[in-house]
Amino acid sequence: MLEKKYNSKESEKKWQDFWIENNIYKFDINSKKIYSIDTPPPTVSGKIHIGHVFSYTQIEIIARYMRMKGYNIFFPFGFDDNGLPTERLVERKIGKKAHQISREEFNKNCLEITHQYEAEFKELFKSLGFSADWGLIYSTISEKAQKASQKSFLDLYKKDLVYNSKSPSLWCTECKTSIAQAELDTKEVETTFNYIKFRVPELNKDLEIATTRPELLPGCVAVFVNPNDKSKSEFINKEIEIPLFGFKVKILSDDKVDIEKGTGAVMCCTFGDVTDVAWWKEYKLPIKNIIDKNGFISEDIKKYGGLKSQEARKLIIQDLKESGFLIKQEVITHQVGVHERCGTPVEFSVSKQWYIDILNHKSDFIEAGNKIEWYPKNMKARYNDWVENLQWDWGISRQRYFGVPFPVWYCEECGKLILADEKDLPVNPLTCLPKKSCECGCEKFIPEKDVMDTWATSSLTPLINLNWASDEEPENNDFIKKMMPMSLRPNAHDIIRTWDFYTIVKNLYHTGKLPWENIMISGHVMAQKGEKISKRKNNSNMEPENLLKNFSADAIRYWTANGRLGNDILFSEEELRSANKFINKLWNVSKFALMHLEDYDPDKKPELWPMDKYILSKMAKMLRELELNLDKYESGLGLKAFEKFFWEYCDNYIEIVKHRLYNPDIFGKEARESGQEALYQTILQILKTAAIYIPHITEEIYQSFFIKIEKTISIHLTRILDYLSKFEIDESLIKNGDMIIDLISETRKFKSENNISLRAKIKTLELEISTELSEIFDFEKILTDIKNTSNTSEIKIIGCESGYKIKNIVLE
RNA sequence: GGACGGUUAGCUCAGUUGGUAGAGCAUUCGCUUGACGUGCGAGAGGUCAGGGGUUCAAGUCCCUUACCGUCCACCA
Repeated sequence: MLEKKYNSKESEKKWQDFWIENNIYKFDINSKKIYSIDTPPPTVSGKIHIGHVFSYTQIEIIARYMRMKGYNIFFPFGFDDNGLPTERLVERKIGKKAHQISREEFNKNCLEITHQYEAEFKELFKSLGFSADWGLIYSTISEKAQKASQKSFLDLYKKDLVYNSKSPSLWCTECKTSIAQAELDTKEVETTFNYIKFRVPELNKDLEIATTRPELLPGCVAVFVNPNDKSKSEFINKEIEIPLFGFKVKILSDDKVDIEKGTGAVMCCTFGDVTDVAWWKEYKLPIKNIIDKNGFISEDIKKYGGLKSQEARKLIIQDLKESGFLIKQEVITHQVGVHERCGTPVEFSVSKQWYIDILNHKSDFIEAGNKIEWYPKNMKARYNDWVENLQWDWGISRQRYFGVPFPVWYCEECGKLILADEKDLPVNPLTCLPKKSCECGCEKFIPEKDVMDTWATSSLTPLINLNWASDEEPENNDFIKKMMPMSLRPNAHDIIRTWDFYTIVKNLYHTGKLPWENIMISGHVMAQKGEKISKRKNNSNMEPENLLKNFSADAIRYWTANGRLGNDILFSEEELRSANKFINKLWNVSKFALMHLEDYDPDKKPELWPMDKYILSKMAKMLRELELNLDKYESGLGLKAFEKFFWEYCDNYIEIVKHRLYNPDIFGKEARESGQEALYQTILQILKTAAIYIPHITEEIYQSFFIKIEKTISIHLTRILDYLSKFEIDESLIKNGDMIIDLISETRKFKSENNISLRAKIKTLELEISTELSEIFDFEKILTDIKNTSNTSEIKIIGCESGYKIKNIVLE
């Protein structure tokens, strides 16, 4: 028997512990059917928010579904705990910037703080009923991940797919590191477009140039006009004088110049933007580094050196104005590339960086994308879009501290690059030396100080988790042979261009294989329409910890399961309440069922009454629909089908079977046994189905009764679709049953319209029913059910041509 | 500027291959029915963004316009 009220707080904790103690979600490599999930490791950069709960629960529901379909699930959980986001968290926490303390001290802080956060993350996901195998937990700063990252680097080096080069790279002056194209965000900023007069002495004329960045004037290395711009053709190849600074550069022509934009003449500085970089390369222009790595104008620029670039801009504009060079200013808003981690506009900096060659293999990546099944389909377009528009190789070195080191030294004498030995990995070149001296005989080495970007590691999650970097040769590594490609990569749409893309790159380069067969892309949770969840705004009612105080994990999960794959949804507390309603209803209907199943005998196979057969068949139909949707990872659509069935079941079927369950003395023992059989099968199946969405309450009910008969230790190890081999979908049975339900509904409608109680007795119910219908199946039993559900004393049947109709209702 | 979504009831959203518009919430009326008042029953509420086309038939397919969103490009 179940308690009158369900106590979620007590129950949820109890079953979470039970699952762990009994290894319910343990992965077994020897299973015949394995379903593997490449779980996204949340970035350890702050608190878990509702968006994580949303997308991770969608993943988790799929894991449960696949498990109950009979797969053993490889479902590791991980943390992305190295790299810039983590460093920024730690800097906030300790109140110091990384460069202000020693590297050792800073890294120690990082490890401590990330461990605290990870423990919290793990607790939170556990308390949401996550069915990950917690024995498979991984972290991107772990030794195993470091080893994989370094092995990846060595392998790429061997394959000539990674190189270092001293060239302009995207640079963040706030984080003081280079960054990759994928880490750019755009921000709209208001600025002035400054029209400046440049002197061309040879022609004794002025050329006007418009720029938003006059502080780059001292870095000007050329001026460009469009070759087709007739008004400016006389300027081509002439020398032009830079205002305020007096030095001269050449005027060149290039069709990248937009005649319509500004004045149609552009100054090229090293470096203001991507075009500058392209021109610098193409025309072999010199480099004048104006902005240093901290965002200051370099010291050797007279007057402006040492100023922050913004201050220099102001001062230069003022000076231009005073010297008569500034013709006019326009206020414009434009999009500026900023670093996604800190919002600082990016600069370009010439420095030595490591790159992975991706531009030469774009078509391989597109082809790989085509071989993976994308859910929803249209998300593949984002991937293709990104790959096709790549402009830079993948920069992986960062001038930071807490990350995986490059396993590399340079010979102090000849500068030769020395790689670590694979068997020594992971190594930290800062604290150890190469095992042999350099070919030139020198024994002194300069370690590579840079660390790898976190994506260089997280792009290896399949390889990390499949033990690619173990000492075994890949050919002998059964694990990787059996598990690659993994079944599923799940993540939200914002990291298609990073995590998904980079993982495909790495996997192809290292193994020649696809990392996974399927990819499911979930959406985001929005605070309001069009408003992302943001830490700055007060969204504390949405913080998972607070939600868990006010709602059960099951309710939160139930809400999360709604929504279509790939679509953003709005946070809504009302819908959480409606989840509670469902859970409450499930408890109550189970309570009712268990009350009537105390003497249920599973071995007795009673002759089933028509409406009992009907509900069993209807259930099968719903299950097929559920399967169809969940196989496409559409947990929300699956839930919808289930929900519809469930409420109809409670409101109609239970009302029909009730009288037979309560009154075997009137309707016979067989009538009750038939009802019990249907009740047992349907409630059990309802629980199994609901179990993938709301695992706690379903386990509670299962354990309190069904386990005695079913024997399986946990409902989560039972099979969800076995039902379909026992009960068929009989369309005509369903159609006729639906008609009977309609008919009973009409008697309710009659009572409701007459404002009388539903229990009110009907003296006579006159029904027109076609002979065709009345002969279909066991009609006497149907009449008994109709009569007792509508509380009718007598039914009069009148034959008719087709269908059915209520002719008359006579109340007592 | 490009790509991809979206526009359906007051609100949030479903609508599979074209065949009489659906759910939840909110609202109105009624019902203390032996699981449940966190309940039950009934009702009201929609030119499916606008326009055009294909078709016997279009929310659904095609074209087009407008607006919203996301990602990307545009930083002179």
